[in-house]
Amino acid sequence: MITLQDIARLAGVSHSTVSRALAGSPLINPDTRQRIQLLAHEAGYQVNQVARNLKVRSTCTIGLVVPEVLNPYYPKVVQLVADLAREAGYNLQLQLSGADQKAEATCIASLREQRVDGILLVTAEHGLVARDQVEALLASGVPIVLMGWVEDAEHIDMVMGDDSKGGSELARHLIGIGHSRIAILGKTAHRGVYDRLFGFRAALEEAGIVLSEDLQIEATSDIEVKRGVTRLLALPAPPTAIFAYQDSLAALVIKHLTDACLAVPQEMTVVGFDDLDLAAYLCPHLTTVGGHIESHAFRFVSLLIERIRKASSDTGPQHIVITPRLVVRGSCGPPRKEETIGNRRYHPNGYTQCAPTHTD
Amino acid sequence: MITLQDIARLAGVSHSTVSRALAGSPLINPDTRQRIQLLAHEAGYQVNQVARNLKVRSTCTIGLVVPEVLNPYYPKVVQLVADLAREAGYNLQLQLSGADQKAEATCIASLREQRVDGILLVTAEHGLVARDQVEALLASGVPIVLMGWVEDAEHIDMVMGDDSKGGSELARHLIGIGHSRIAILGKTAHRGVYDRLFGFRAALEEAGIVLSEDLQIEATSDIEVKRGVTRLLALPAPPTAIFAYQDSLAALVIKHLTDACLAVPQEMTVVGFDDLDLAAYLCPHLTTVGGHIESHAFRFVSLLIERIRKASSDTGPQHIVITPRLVVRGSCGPPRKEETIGNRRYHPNGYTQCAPTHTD
DNA sequence: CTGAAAGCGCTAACAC
DNA sequence: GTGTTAGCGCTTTCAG
Repeated sequence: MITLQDIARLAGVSHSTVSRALAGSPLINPDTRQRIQLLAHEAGYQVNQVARNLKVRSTCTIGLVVPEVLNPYYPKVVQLVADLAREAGYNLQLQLSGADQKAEATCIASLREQRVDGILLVTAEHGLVARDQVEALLASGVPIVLMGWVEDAEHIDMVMGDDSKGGSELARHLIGIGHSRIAILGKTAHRGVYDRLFGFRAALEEAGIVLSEDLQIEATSDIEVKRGVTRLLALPAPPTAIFAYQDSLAALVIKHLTDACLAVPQEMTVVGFDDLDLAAYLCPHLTTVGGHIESHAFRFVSLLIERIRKASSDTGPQHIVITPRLVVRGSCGPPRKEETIGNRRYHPNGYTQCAPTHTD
Repeated sequence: MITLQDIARLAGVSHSTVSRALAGSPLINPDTRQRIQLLAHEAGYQVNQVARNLKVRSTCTIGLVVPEVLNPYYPKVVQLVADLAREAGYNLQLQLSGADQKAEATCIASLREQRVDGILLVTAEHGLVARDQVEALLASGVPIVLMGWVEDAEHIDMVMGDDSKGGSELARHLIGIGHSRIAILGKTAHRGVYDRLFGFRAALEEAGIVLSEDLQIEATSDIEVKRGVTRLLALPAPPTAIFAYQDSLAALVIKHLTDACLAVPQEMTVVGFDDLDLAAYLCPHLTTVGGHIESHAFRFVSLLIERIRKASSDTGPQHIVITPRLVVRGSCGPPRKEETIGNRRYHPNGYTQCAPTHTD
């Protein structure tokens, strides 16, 4: 690996001159600079960033921690963050903390050892798992910003959606088109999900609708969703609508409803939350709440970079709240009238038997 | 930021003793070690990896370059690679080269400056865009392995699927269930796509089926797919099956067919390629060719790490080929008999008008 | 404008 | 066992 010294020898100057030339320093003879740059290029010289980083005490890289990248929500933020970071001249160190978040602390510790300039943490859990690590980070002056609302973290920068508001809008929409027996499905532990559910319930209550135990399904995996849907359909009074806390779950709900030969939205309304690209692929297209991931990501990295640039002038912790909007698509309609679901035959794999038929 | 020196002072020993203690060196008094480790922990000491890296001339980091992370194929490889890398004790530097791949060279150069121990490159294009960079990398002894088949790169390690074989299996399956007017849709420039198409065509030819110009649609974006599907349906003799080169495109095809009130697979068979998780979500579930992404990723990082560990003993360039398998699901069926598509009314947003109806 | 020198924080001979 | 010393490759005063 060729070093500054090497090309200094080639050029017959000192290594500090080369350093200046390559850094485009103004206090250097333009001719020398030109000559050195050419020489360095020809020799295939590449700065050793690790040496440089050690000297300048900055790595120009930001660490991004996301739980995983299989749930389509996260890739979207990874992509946006990566693009923004690159644009701002930062490299990206990606850490996947794992679904159970046990590894969150390790991720942060590792990022810290690498001396990243700042950390973006998307936590999957409602609470901050690696609290100690984050506090230590803060104490040592490394900027960190959280994505999604986190409990007891008022002193930490974060950007989040007003999920509560989104949830209540969604509920009002369903109520508006006539639903009153509405099931909810998902798992509260997940990111921001607590709030959306809170808003949803609040709106129901406001309308005098009770959410019985029967209608609350806890599910995250494909198989759990399947069981949940089956159980809902088997109820004496099945719901006319299902609210899945996340689009990815809504997709599964629709899949299992279709497999069970139920038409969405004619026989069952399904709504989600997040407005993933996925929501527009589904058939029918999913009614959901748009999280404005773009805005989130933008504020997310802007805030971090701002913190990095002027680590001194602290304006106090920022809590940026982004208002989501309701996106009405084909997956919701008025409740069906007849109460026949409970009596119908259930075809686990019956989608081929009851796919759309056209007799025009 | 607290350094080795700091805790050396605290412990009243030299900094090298501290280094040894923390590294768990055998040639140190167990008591001292214990004492120092405790002290370091209490002081919240974290090694400065950038200093360490400079000294040991290795970063324990691998660079992963993927075009983007929105197409669900890539997140899957990112996740697998990240997990494997972590397991092997490597950090991950993620670089998104962008769809147009113009940035591929920049990504590699950046990774090289960072002195990553090795690079995993998933190229989106059929050819190697950043050829010069890769050659330079190779010349300077930094291991790199390519994912997906790349032209004129016999001297570079790579792992790829036998897409040609997958393509022909797919074609034979379609032929076997009676199709002969088959359309293809996608864009050849994309990763590995050339081969799958090659195999597909070869199998058609073998069966004496001609693929007319009409039936070949070039499309990547949603809108292009829509136009393509519309054009196919408007043909005097529309196809009875559509092969989309990638599952993500197949998803769009199904969406637009459904929007156009066509039942899959009753009125149109659709098949894809990749076997993304997505394929199982779609309704109907997509027949596709499984790329064994898991195996790919495993060999991908194993090979790289092997190269990193013993950079000397080169066994010559490795080309690992993984055989895909056909996954038959609900999206394909026998060709419909009547030739009515051309005459039917086309409802651009008509999915609600013709969603499944059940009159049992 | 350019060179000499110091040192970022760490590891690894080499002494003792 | 432990301390001393010499760098890893770079930036950046400080002199000239």
